[in-house]
Amino acid sequence: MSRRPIPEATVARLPVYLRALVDLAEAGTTTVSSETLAGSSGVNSAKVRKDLSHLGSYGTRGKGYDVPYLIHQIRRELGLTQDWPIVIAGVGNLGHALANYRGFAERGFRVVGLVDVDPSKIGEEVGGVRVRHLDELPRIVRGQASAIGVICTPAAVAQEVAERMAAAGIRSILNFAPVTLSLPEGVTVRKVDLAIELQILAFYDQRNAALADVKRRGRAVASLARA
Amino acid sequence: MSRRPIPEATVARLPVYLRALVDLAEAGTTTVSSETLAGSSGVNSAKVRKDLSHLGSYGTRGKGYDVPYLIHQIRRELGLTQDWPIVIAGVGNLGHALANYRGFAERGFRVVGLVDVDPSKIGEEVGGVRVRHLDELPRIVRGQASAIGVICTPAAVAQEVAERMAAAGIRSILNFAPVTLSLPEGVTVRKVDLAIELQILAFYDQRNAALADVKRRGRAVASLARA
DNA sequence: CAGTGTGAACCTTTTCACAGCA
DNA sequence: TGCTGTGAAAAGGTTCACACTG
Repeated sequence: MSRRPIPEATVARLPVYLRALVDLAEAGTTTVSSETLAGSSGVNSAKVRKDLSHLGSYGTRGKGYDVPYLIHQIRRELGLTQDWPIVIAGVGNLGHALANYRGFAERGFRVVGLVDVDPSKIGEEVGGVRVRHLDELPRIVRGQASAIGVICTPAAVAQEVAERMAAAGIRSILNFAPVTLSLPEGVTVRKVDLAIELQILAFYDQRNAALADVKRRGRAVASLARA
Repeated sequence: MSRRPIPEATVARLPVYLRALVDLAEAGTTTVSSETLAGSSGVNSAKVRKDLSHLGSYGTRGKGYDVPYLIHQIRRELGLTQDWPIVIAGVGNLGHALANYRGFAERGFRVVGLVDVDPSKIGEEVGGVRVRHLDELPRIVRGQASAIGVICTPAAVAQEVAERMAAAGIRSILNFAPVTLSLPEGVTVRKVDLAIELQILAFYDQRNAALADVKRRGRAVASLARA
């Protein structure tokens, strides 16, 4: 066991282990080895052991890890022992989808606010929450003690919305708009850009196709040589 | 300039630079320094220069980079010189949102297929594309030479859908379902788990709150000491 | 004896700092 | 003079391999 801080790379994987562990627990498994957990998390076992060692020595040599106990420890470390209220700005296609996403509720997040500026959307109810005007953000954040904001607005207004979130007391933002936000330090931003994910895939797809091509040619040359 | 392979970390950032460069170009900027590009990409300038050096020496000392030329080079490197056809499986909230997402078209991706198994969805038109049955996947992939698949199904069926995609000839998959997929090598998978992104944010939010708390106490002690 | 926990080796990525060019 | 391109140093992350234990 080593005392904090937990490496960033580990923090990013703990939720993956947690997801796998919850699935195992639901299937009735009570004990799991690093090898098995690695398999269902898409990493290797050394990484699992090193990652978990940052939380403490929660495994049993010769046996593995106790599933419910490990779930509890990871939840505690991630701060998921109670629900986090979140606010979503921008109720377009994506905001709509997220507001309706059942996975959030199941995994520790509750949508407590939905804001937009389009008068035709305000008042509408999405996923059990009424859409309110962006101007009401401070009131919503204060009332619900919401710390996390999600931006699903068009790129052009994302920076302004982010600033208003920060001013309203939001300390952490998940940004789906395709722009880089700049915010005063003290506000943490993570970004998810769906087109960028596809672009990265496209790069490797293209490269693998080129590699496969070289191999094919290699084989062709080899069989010519044999002939 | 160094000859290939381009580091993974760099590949993941090139699309971010590209996005910033396109914005700059639209604003009429023709030349940009690593410092400025770094600012609008949320990284530091040394990283920008090192990253771009992997593509070749496309900058001018004392001046910076030519925006349109750099856009062209990055697009070429990423394989974005023509559109990529993509297929989306699962037309629920998220699949719906993605099928309608205009950002894909603007950034090199065209949704050519939409599949589901729910009879009430099949035949429906979403974002200009008719939803077809999952069984038609091989035909769609072949007909459109689609290489990239996007999974927006419930977690429970994602593995099966992924296997059918692979069998149909899809070589790259973007997975939004909250499970780890295991696929034969030769198929590349990237995952986006929306709840995990929030969990990571929650961790840092919690930690920063604890830190701020320590600071506050520190100040309180200091002011007591002064008194 | 199966499987954890962990130093040590290795590899990747970031940052520094500056020579060299337009 | 201003800014790129890049070696070299530092930091961070992964993998190895094995002592140790339940």
